[in-house]
Amino acid sequence: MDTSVAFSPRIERLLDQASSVCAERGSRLTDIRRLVLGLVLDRGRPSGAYELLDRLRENNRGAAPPTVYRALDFLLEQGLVHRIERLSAFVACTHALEHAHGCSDFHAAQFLICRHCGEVTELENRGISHALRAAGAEHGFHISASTIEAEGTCAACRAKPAGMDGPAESRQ
Amino acid sequence: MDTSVAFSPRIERLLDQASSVCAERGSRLTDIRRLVLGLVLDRGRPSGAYELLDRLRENNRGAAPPTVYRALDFLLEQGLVHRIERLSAFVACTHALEHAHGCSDFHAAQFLICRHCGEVTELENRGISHALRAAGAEHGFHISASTIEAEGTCAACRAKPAGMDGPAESRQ
DNA sequence: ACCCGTTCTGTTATAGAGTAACATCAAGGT
DNA sequence: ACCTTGATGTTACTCTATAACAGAACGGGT
Repeated sequence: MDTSVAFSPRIERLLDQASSVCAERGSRLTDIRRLVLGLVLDRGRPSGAYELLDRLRENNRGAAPPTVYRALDFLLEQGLVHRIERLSAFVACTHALEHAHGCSDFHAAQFLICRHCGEVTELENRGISHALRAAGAEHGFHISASTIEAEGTCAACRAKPAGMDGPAESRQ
Repeated sequence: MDTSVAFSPRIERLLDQASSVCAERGSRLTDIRRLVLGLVLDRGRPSGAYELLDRLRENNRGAAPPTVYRALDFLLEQGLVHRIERLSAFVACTHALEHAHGCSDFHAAQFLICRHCGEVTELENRGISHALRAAGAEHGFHISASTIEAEGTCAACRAKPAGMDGPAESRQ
């Protein structure tokens, strides 16, 4: 496998941080995992697994679906990426590397998905998570993971309504 | 197509109600759509599209993937079923037929998915929906649809922790 | 250095989810 | 009769995801 892939300095820095975070936890950010995380960060938008696979193959000819899915599973466990259910796609966690501690604890995020430009914004609103947790508890339900996603129009796309000029994969 | 399929009296009653609701709205609950809704109700748990297709074929030999997906799309539009994103599966809406009006307006529901027995409980907590809407608005984001799902352990399965006796498709 | 268990990766094959595109059919309206 | 609209039939595909097993690489203990 070609290990010499270079992302932008900013991303390389994030990858180094991610690597440290993993090491502290006793897990390893191997070359493949690092590369996949780099690709997700580099894209900056939701990435489909097979889209990542295609780009992965540029550096790792033998890559197959399990290669990507294993890497993604690891990154999800480490809280370094999130899966957007409504898109069957993956985004880098905005908060995992800001907070030194990572996202290993109960990290309940919310996602705002813009239909027009495809951008995804990650929120960390404790109120929403707690409200859901409380609503579950009322029914005797114990929540261990949750998915909270909203689809609509972001501020930028509302400002230029007919523009259709943003990079939109999923325009309808 | 064999139209003589009979579900339980309770389900047939629900189907008749659904049929009326559709008629009032100027849409039609055709035989196929009625059958698919019946199968979803009959199952009582999240149903995969191809699982529905298999059962659909027992009565409708020519059924193909588009047959089911078209029926499901219609039922989703009418608010008669919901899609559970975390499971890529469909459940009947608990509230659509209770309230005579159906779910055509902004119907923001939350789902509690039990990992052990596979049961899905539908909530209608306005507080959670509003909190999400408000959080979006703070970022200038206008929400038009949302997904709120929680995975964990239901009250019944917490009572019998080691039992493993419930019908669990997705036991891990 | 060696062995050994664990973890990671390679590889093949397949299951499951969803849609595109076009043909056909049925029901109502004029 | 004709035409429009909505619903279904049919074929073929793309995308998403996992099972199962083989092999390689790593890390710890002796």
